[in-house]
Parts: sequence; structure tokens; C-alpha cells
Amino acid sequence: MGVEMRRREELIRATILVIGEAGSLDITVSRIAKKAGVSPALAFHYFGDKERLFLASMRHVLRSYHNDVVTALSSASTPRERLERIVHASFAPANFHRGVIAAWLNFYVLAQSSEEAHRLLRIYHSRLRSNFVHDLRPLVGDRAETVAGRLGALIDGLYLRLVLTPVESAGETAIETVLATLQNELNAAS
Amino acid sequence: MGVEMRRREELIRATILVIGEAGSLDITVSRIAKKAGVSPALAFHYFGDKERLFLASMRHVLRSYHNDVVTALSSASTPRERLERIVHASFAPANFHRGVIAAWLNFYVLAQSSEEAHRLLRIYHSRLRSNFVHDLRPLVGDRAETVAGRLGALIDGLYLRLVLTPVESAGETAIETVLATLQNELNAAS
DNA sequence: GAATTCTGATTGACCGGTCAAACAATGAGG
DNA sequence: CCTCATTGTTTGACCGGTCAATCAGAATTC
Repeated sequence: MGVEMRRREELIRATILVIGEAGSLDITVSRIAKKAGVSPALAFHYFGDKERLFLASMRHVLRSYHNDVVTALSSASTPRERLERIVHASFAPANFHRGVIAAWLNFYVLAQSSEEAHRLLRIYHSRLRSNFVHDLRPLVGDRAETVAGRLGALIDGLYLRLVLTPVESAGETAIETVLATLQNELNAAS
Repeated sequence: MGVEMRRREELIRATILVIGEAGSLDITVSRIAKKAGVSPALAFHYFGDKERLFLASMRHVLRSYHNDVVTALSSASTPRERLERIVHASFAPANFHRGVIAAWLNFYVLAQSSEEAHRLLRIYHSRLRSNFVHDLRPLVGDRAETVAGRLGALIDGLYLRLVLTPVESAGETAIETVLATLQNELNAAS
């Protein structure tokens, strides 16, 4: 039983790596399988088709990010502190590997033609939004929705630009940017 | 001589349309040619290969955006007014068609594997940045660079989310968002 | 009739997906 | 212990289809 799981994880890991190398979804299942040390047929056996393999990989990324956020929030008390934790988690090192960023970008592309990808992406958006809103409410009142939307867009935009400049310190800079914008919004609300 | 130009423009227009329909670059030259009312071979004759056709289309989009900005700036006087014009131009209706947005998104994807796409994208980034910096300098002094980066990332992020929710009024909302963020930054600087 | 514009036909390579069968692990019956 | 059957795991070989790119030459223009 454990064999199947190990193979699935191996293939998912390989998928992210190969997407990082290619920068796009224009990759072959053979290449992924080779990186996973397995025959292409096995990938089809476990995942059905190429799209499902990619979606499984993306679900893995999403779950990982979600866990980071939950963990970060568990030890925070004040709304302000919780907001900062969310921002930090959003730019955690685990999300900063080439493959993960490239996968995100291509996830947006796929969301335009795949119903399932679209669904998953909306879940991510609404989770992020609701996390923000929950802790913004006590600080900015009914502007919480608006501010949450802005911060979410800013985070996505910063990631988008990261695709081009994979600098090591970019994570810290991005965090500062979002936190400064948050601070501006808090000032504006008072 | 005018024939070649007309065909090129027709093919570029068709390329943007087809990208909009598919949401990705995973499209065939045949499909583009058919939409342009021309044989696939002609597309190869004029553009050499598929990538060059797409890059030409993207150059067209970039040039069009640049013209919008220049026009908008020509009739603005104060720095504040100029900044607002840039933001408005960035969300001008011409950029709001499905195809253009999808092309932008896939442009980022291609920039990871195509040197030329990467180059073009950097040009766009540095132009936008320098436009912003020029008019931010008198308003926020040496924070101009930082603020310009933030606004640029925010614009890109808003576009990214537009891919998912092609609402008509999204343009107005996006403009308000960026202008509000700008206002916050101006307040913070004083 | 020369130059330009354009196409139909073709090709050669590649790739997603299938399938039948080999191989390994487990365990029940003797 | 040793069959032997059952189930899960894995692969090599293969196929149908697609598509970018080519090319020789037809149509059109000047």
C-alpha cells in the first residue's frame, strides 16, 4: 500500500521539478517519469492523464501552503500579528523554488481552460481573502474586504515579478512591501 | 508592399484572438491562419516560426500600450496628474480584451524559456518603472523607486486576477485600487 | 515576364495514451 | 518449508493522431 503513495509523491515531486526546468506545461510525461526514475506508463497508471498529474501536483503545493498558514496562525494572538504571519507564510522559503513559482504561473494559465484548475484557484483566493478579512475587520472595519483584495493582488503581483528575477533576498523584500502597504492601509483607516 | 503589412497585422490580430480563445500558447498555426483567412504556410513565410509570430504579437501589444501612455501623458501637467494618467492608461479598455490579457499571462510564461521574451518583458518593466519614478520623485523623494515597484507589482497582480473574473467593471475597480494605494503612499511620505 | 504573394501537399518527428504481459509480494493450503 | 494462486506493481512495445515546418509551384500583381 505504501508503494503507491511513494510513487505518487515521487511523480508529483518530479512534475514540479520539470515544470521549473521548462518554465511551462509544455513538457512530456516521459520527462517527468524519467526524473522520477519510473516508466511513463506508470504515471498514466496512477494519475490517468497528464492534466490530472499536474492538478495533483498543484493540490500538493496548495495544501503545503495552507499548512504553513495554519501553523503560523496557531501561535499568533493579536489581529495585527496574525496578518503579519499570513504574509510571512505566503513568502516562505518552501514556495520559493523555481518549480513552485513556475507551477503557480502555469496554474493561472490552465485555469482559463480547465474547470478543475479554475475551481482550485478560486478556493485559494477565497481562503486567502477570508483569512485576511477575519483579522482586518477589527482593524479597518468595513474596509476589510477592499483591503484584503488589495493585499491579495499585491502578493500575486510580487510573485509574478519573481518569475523574472529569482533573487535570493526577494522573499524578504516582498514581505516588507506587503507589510508596508498593510501599514499604509491601517493608517488610512484611522 | 502594403499587402505584406496588412497580412502581418491580420495574422497578429488573429494570434491574439486565438490565444484569448485557448487561454494558452498551446495553439496551432493552422488555427491562427484560418482565423486570419490565410494558409498556414503564409504565416511561416512572414514570421519564420511560431514563437516569432507570438513575439511580434506581443510587441504589438506593448507598442500599443506605450502609445496610450505617451498620449495620456502629453496633456498632463502636474506630477500627480501624470501618475493618474499612467494608471488609467494601464487599464485602458484596449488592454481589456480576453486575448490581450491571456497573451500577457503567457508572455510571462514564455519569458522563462525565451531570451527574447525575457528581454521584451524587462523593457516593459523598466519603462513603467521609470515613468512612475519620474513623477513620484517630486512627491515622495527618494522613496520613488520603492513606491514605483509596489505600484507596478500591484498593477500586474490585478491583471493576473482579472484572468479569472472577466467582469466588465473590473477596469474601474482596478484603477481605484491603484490610485488609493498611491494616495496612501503619498500620505505616508508627508 | 519578373517579382511578389500565396497555397496544397507532404513529411518527419514527437507525444499522449493503451495494452498485454512480466514481475514482485502476500498469503492460504498442504 | 514449499507450492501455487491472487493481487498489486511495473514496463516495453506500440498506435493514432497532431503539428511545426518545408517546398515546389500556382495565382496575382506590376
